Amino acid sequence: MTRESEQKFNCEKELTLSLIGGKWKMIILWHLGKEGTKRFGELKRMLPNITQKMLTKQLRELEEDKLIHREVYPVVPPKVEYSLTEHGETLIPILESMYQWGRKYMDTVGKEKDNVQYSIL
Amino acid sequence: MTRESEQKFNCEKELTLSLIGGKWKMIILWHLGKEGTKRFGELKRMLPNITQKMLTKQLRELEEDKLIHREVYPVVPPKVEYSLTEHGETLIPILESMYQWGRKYMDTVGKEKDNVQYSIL
DNA sequence: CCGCATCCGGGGGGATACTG
DNA sequence: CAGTATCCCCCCGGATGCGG
Repeated sequence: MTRESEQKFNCEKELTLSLIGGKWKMIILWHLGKEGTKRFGELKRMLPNITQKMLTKQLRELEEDKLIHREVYPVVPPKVEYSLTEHGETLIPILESMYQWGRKYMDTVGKEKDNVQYSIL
Repeated sequence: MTRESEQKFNCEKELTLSLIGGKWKMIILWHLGKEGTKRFGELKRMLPNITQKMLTKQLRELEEDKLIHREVYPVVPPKVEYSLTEHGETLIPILESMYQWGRKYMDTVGKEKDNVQYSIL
């Protein structure tokens, strides 16, 4: 996997970006941060447009990067719960900042630019 | 251009991410934030591994998104200066947070993971 | 000095179907 | 319920060569 090893960054913030840069990673972290532990199916229902494959992939990468914890219960039917690690928790304030900044940006710059429509689903 | 219009986001933080997510955008903003106005050639020298094409592309996108200002002087040889806009300035604290977080992450998690080598150039 | 044009590859991400 | 397994597309980003 190219995510492993061999990573070259110009700066530590690029390392940070690489961990949250996946298409669905920020929202996943966000939900786990705001609402606590969630099962796989719950997350899937919260992210209506995600495929199972992508959800699995993003979760596995977040787990590998120690940002979330994966708890498997050996029962039938399967039950798997996801929650933030302490490292994941420390990321929430940054996501919060990005959220606030994005809102502000939409209000101001968004209206200055022509033919640009930002849609929040 | 697909960056134009038709953008769909699940959340405002994804909008933010889309603006700084380019491979070189954060370092460019960082340098302009810390050291003020820079010429094209100066930026290129600061980012040793970037190609002219990429530098131009990233700068144009940042300009289009109103994060940086591009000032062209009609002289020979050409002279072009780049600087942060007010919107760009407001992004610096977030980059600072990401920098600090990345440092911390390397110190702690980095050592827990096997076969992972983060290189800061 | 600053930029554009062209060609090209690699991987992130999507759709769909199948399984313990 | 919570995943694999395939197939495929798009576009970011790199290399190289011209041009005003």
